[in-house]
Amino acid sequence: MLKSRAEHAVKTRIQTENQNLILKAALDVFSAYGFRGATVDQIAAQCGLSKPNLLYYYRRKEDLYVAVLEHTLAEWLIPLRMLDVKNDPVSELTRYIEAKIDMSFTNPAASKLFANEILHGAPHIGGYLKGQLYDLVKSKSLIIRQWVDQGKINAVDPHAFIFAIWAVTQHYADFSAQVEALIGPKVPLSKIKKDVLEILLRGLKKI
Amino acid sequence: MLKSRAEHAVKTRIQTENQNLILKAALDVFSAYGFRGATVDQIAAQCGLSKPNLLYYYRRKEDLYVAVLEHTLAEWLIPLRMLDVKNDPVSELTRYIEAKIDMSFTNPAASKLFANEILHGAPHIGGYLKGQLYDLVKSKSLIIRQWVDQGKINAVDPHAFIFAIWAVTQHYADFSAQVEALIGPKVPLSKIKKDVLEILLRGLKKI
DNA sequence: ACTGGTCTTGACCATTTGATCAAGAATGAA
DNA sequence: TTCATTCTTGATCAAATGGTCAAGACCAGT
Repeated sequence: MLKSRAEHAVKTRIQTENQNLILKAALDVFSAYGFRGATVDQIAAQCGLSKPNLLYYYRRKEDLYVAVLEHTLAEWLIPLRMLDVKNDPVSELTRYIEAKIDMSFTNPAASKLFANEILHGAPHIGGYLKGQLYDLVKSKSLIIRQWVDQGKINAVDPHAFIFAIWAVTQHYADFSAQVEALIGPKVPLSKIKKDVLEILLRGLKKI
Repeated sequence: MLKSRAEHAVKTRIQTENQNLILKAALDVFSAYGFRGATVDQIAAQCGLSKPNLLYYYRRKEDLYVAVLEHTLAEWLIPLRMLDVKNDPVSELTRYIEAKIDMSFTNPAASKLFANEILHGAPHIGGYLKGQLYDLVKSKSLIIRQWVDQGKINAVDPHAFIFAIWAVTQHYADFSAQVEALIGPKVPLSKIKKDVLEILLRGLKKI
């Protein structure tokens, strides 16, 4: 079964359709209940497939989980990758922070999925953290350091600042239950962007 | 069984001892694996009791979970409660932020327990969020607003700022796996405090 | 229409796990 | 010591759940 993929690396129409269905449903369910809390039945039901049928595409629950993680990881880092040392620091960081806030509101499930995974010690993406992500963050830290050295922004520890950006922006996705309990669900995105940008960037701008 | 508690509200020596054992073990296990991921066997093993014996003190897994949550909630908010409008804003906020960072490093399990609970929609403490916590945050927001109105700090949205403090400080506990993968485990607490304080407070200080 | 491969599923299995219970051991007040 | 209460546990249960399998349905190229 699925031989063709190994042999000619060809996906049938049905494979593509169903795998997309499954990945989407799995993201929802895994992000809402965590790896252990999610059940294969639940995911199968959510995308209208039978459990054995789902397990025909992903033989083990863990395979599906890893597939969802990897499928979501790439796009999650696009905005950080775009951070460019040649441009103006404040507008670059503004763009990055706004992009992160947008992502938290458009795809909170992705944020929650990672949050859950890392919260539990990143058992499935530990290698990715120490590899790909480490390199990316290292290079982007260098950019921030250069901006500081060039006197374009006030001194700041690059890693601490990146963590702060992640923490604050993803807070609105990961802890939406708390945020909504405290300020209600109808605070406009534009206001949140403005407030977060002020808090994170005002201290960096040169007088 | 446990009649005396209902009748004269008296705990025996053994009850106090074992309940403390259980709560401590349960905090560790629940925070590491989440409610669903933790097993009663695991908690029982961790505190050296048999499973039926543990269930003698907390009849259902969920009872134990709620007990752990409530037991940890109170102390978690003490530093915020102490925020006092009569003192200097910067030193008050410095004290609060430092206290939160200290807590994240002394008791990361507590932070992770809440993070996990809220991440999954706060099914067990939703009422607490909309009640106790809502009132507390409302009153403390007012304090920050007063400081702004009195011209003691630059303008900031109080709720957004409180969220930022929570997000950044708890990030070091909740996402320690990621933090350690990116900056290593041996960054001194004092440096982290200094960096976080700069990022969060520099923008608030009047020139 | 034929046919080889792909897709689907009902039935089923083994394990995990939350919870129960009866019976016995330990405790501590009188 | 006595004895009612409290504490402990081995054995066991029922439900949930990840995963298997054989048999059949469906699909697409010829």
